[in-house]
Amino acid sequence: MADGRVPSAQSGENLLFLTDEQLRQGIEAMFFAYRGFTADPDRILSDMAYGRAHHRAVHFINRAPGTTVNNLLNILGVTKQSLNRVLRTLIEDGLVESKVGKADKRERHLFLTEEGHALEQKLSDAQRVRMRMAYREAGPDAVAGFRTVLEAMMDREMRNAYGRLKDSGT
Amino acid sequence: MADGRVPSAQSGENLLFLTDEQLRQGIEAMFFAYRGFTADPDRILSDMAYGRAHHRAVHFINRAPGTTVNNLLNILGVTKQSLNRVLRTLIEDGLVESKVGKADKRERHLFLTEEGHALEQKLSDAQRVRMRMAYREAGPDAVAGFRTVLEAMMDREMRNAYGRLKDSGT
DNA sequence: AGCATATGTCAGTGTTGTTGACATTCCAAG
DNA sequence: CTTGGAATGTCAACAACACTGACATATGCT
Repeated sequence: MADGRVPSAQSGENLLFLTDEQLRQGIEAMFFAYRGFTADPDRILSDMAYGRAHHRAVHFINRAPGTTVNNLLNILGVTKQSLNRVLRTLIEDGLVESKVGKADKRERHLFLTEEGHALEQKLSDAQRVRMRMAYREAGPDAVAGFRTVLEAMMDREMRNAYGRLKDSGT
Repeated sequence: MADGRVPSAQSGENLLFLTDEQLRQGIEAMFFAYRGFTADPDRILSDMAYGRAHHRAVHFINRAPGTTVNNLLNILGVTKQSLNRVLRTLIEDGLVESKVGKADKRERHLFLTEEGHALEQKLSDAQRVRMRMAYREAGPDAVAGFRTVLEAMMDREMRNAYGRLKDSGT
């Protein structure tokens, strides 16, 4: 257990003998890959006064236009105060529009402005370029496996949120 | 381009027609999965006075005992000031030991103490549990694909660093 | 001796997370 | 209808952790 080696780890057909070492490699792969994954948008954002949090907000508002603050909160998994700071600057800068709800006036429905869409496009273009290259390099089967493992790695609530978004986009 | 739909996306054999929508789903999967990936250690760390940065340092020192500060700097991709803050607290708290290099006395070689190992074990255990479940749920083929895509997503330097670590562990 | 390298430190700043307090709005029980 | 609780969103203050820039120290190399 200390070393992570398993005496005789034959690669069974459906049984998975997973050594600590194999899992550790997966952990490190996640770490390094996520760094690459965020590197391109981060570069773009650092030139502006924005950060990764702004990116996330813009992404999901674009993805689900008219979503409420509370909704966004649940998806992003941060406190409303944290999100609010980000949202405020985005609204002040004219990238996001906040409309008071018609049915429930407590709610604010969020939309991207023209300018907001432009930023979203710019950021996600950068991210998609890398994603596309990785997908092409790895091939379709690998991509399917990639997605399967990622889904299995999510918390349950997030798996649900992800599923809803996925379906809405089709 | 605006909508991300591709006119006739037949699934060719080796050609990959990737719609923006497919890529976007991959992006979101990465986001949600990474949150799950870090959730368990984060919970443990927040009870102590440590954060994710400490986890990373402890992980890689455990992985490559005797590594130098500079080495760690390159792997973690942060500034020395940032790393130093973390390292200082870890050394003060007796989790990490810093030994002056024998060949080159400018270098400091980093090791985990008994106590440091204990924390590393605790953190990576939590992370491996989730990883193991995800791997089991997804199956061996999916895991292989997962790793392939992640590697393709890394920056080149990181791919090299990852490769070296991977080999050293076998 | 003189320059480069490796490390550590101090000071300042920015993003992003947190908690606490509070205003507004809705809804349902009395 | 009023009142109190729940839901929603905002403001303020603080902590973690990244960054830059400047500088000190010790060492290695030519």
